[in-house]
Amino acid sequence: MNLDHFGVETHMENPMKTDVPTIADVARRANVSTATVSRCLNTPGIARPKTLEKVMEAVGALGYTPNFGARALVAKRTNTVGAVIPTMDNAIFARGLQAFQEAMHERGMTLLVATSQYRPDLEDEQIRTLLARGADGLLLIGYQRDDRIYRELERRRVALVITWSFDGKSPLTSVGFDNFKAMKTLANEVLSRGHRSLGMISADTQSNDRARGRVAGMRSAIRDWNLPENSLRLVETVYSIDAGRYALAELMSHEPKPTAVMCGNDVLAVGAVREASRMGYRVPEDLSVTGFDDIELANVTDPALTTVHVPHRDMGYRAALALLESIRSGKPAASVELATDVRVRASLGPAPEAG
Amino acid sequence: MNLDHFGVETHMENPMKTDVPTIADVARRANVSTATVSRCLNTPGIARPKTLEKVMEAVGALGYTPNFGARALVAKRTNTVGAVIPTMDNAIFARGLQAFQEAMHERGMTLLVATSQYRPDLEDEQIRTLLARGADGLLLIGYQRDDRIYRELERRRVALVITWSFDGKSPLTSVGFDNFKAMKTLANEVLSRGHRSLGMISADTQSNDRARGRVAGMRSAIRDWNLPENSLRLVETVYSIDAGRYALAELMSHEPKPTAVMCGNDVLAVGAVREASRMGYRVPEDLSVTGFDDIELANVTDPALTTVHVPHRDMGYRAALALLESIRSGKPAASVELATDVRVRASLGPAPEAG
DNA sequence: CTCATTTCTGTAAACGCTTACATTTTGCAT
DNA sequence: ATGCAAAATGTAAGCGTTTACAGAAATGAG
Repeated sequence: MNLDHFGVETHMENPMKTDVPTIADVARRANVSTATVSRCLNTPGIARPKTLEKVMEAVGALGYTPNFGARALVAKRTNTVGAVIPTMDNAIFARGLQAFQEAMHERGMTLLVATSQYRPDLEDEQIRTLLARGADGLLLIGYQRDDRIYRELERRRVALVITWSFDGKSPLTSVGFDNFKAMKTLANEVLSRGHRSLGMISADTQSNDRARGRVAGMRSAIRDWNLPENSLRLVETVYSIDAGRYALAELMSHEPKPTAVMCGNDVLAVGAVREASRMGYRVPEDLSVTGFDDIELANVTDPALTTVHVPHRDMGYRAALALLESIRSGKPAASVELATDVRVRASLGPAPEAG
Repeated sequence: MNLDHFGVETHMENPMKTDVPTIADVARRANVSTATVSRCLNTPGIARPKTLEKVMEAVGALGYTPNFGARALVAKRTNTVGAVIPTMDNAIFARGLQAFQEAMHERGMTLLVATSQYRPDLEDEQIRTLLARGADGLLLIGYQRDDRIYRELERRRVALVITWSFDGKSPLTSVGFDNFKAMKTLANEVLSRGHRSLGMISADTQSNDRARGRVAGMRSAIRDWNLPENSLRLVETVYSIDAGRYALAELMSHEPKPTAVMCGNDVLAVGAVREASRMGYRVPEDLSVTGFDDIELANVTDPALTTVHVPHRDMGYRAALALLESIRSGKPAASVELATDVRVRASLGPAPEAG
């Protein structure tokens, strides 16, 4: 029977409707306008208790959650921050990111994660992706990247914090440490033990400014000790245990053999120590090895690694605070230089007697 | 001079305008409609070459990127997936997530990350956050969580994949392994070496179904060998090296002392081994210790850890594929059970002679 | 060259929310 | 009771896309 010509209202809510409710559904059920619902949800203490109650009942009953896209569209904010790190495979980044995420979550922000595998082109792409996803702010590792990226960030008014590196002269917000200084301090520790023929296993210095800083710190220490340039032999490779092994083998295959090998990070150092043992060198009696980062691994290997302790959790946490501050204020936040310190452990010993 | 009453058009594009361009700006510059711009960008091969060129020129010149919120609003998709893992501090999750992220990125999806610190209430909250953030799909660890969450996921039509656990009977999509079976296999390996008094250091079994599965596997093996229930002493704790140390000390403080201690993961095992050494027990001569996961740590410690190898990267990668498939089809994808295998290394030896 | 197709392009209506502005209600002093 | 300011709520206009649908241009056959 068609009731239309009786003027009977045949419209009704479809009870089978499985779609998620909108603010209009809530408003209808609570007998208020959508504006009121929005206000109840966003501006505490603006609605009358009775109204608030009605609205909340409806929200609860319907299981309403604001639509993210709509909200982002009008608010021009997503409450989302992005982080582009080289890789989560390295514990140091994973831990820093963990702390960063915790801090962000405590403050109502959600984290987008992308990894660059240490490749500048990929980093570029990942940054653009996160921007396109509407990140309000970005955490990036190190300073080195195309200028166009910095310009784009500025144009879009996206907040930025740099970590794992600190440059007092840069206007960019950074929460990090001085790679040059850190490695130089460690190098001095090594040189003070009589080592005069050194090897270094580093990540690619061309694309990685942290690695570059560390190598520079090393060279600076060598100059300070008035040693010739060629007392340091440098091998560049990727960050992995196996890469550390090969690099060590390479270093030991040339004369004069180094008496100490300093590695760009702990992962390489672990590989170096193991290969040294395999080749019959005792660590540290025949050969000293050092790392960088002080991840768990450093303390667990035998011998324990002498390394530079980096406060990765603290760095992640404070980077989050700085980024939030920058998002809030719309301006760069104050930079923070974190201290690192050398942890001398069994893998570093005095230089063996010559001959 | 006011030109208005001359009818002179004084309107002009403000070259100082720092705001990001919209699709309307692109359309204006290319002399086409916004619809055409949208089509050029989204439907390849639909526009005439000449039109496409004009549009692309404008896009390039203006540096246009589609607004994420607007797009999500109308498309009802965000091309974003969420992952809620216990913590990135544990290398196994970090690595699985890394592989997951790589696979997602290759397919144009971006990753939201949240961590639950092994706390069900926090996991709950994090899941809701990611849903509110518009994730198209979710990666979760293990099956155990409030039923309301599963219902909510269904209602919102959010795809789901469970990892780190596999239950052939569950209708949920899972890419994981059988914790029960894996631990049982390892336990058999231990028991076959003559150990009859066992200790186990596990994560909290009440909130963690993977831990529960592993303990159950252990008990099942013990039953199969016709040993009494009390040949196993269980200590539950959190996952950390120090927790492993304390737990081991606890286990060794009761008679009969275990001759083998099996740990819920490698991190605990590392702690256990170190504490055992500190207490003067030789591993494996006096005490055998096993881990679970086979992270890098397991191979680097001395003695190397006997453990269960879990293909974490493969798991992450294939979980990504399954999740994408589920998002694409709107239905659960096929589950995948991954094989684990026992890696016998130096930390496991025969039971010491009695007395 | 014309007309019927086919192929492109434009118009305008959603999408679900927030918020300026208009309107109603409330509370309070008279 | 009455009037008025203050507080609460409603109305409706965007926000920047995508996409039916309609309309224009290009193509090809006769």
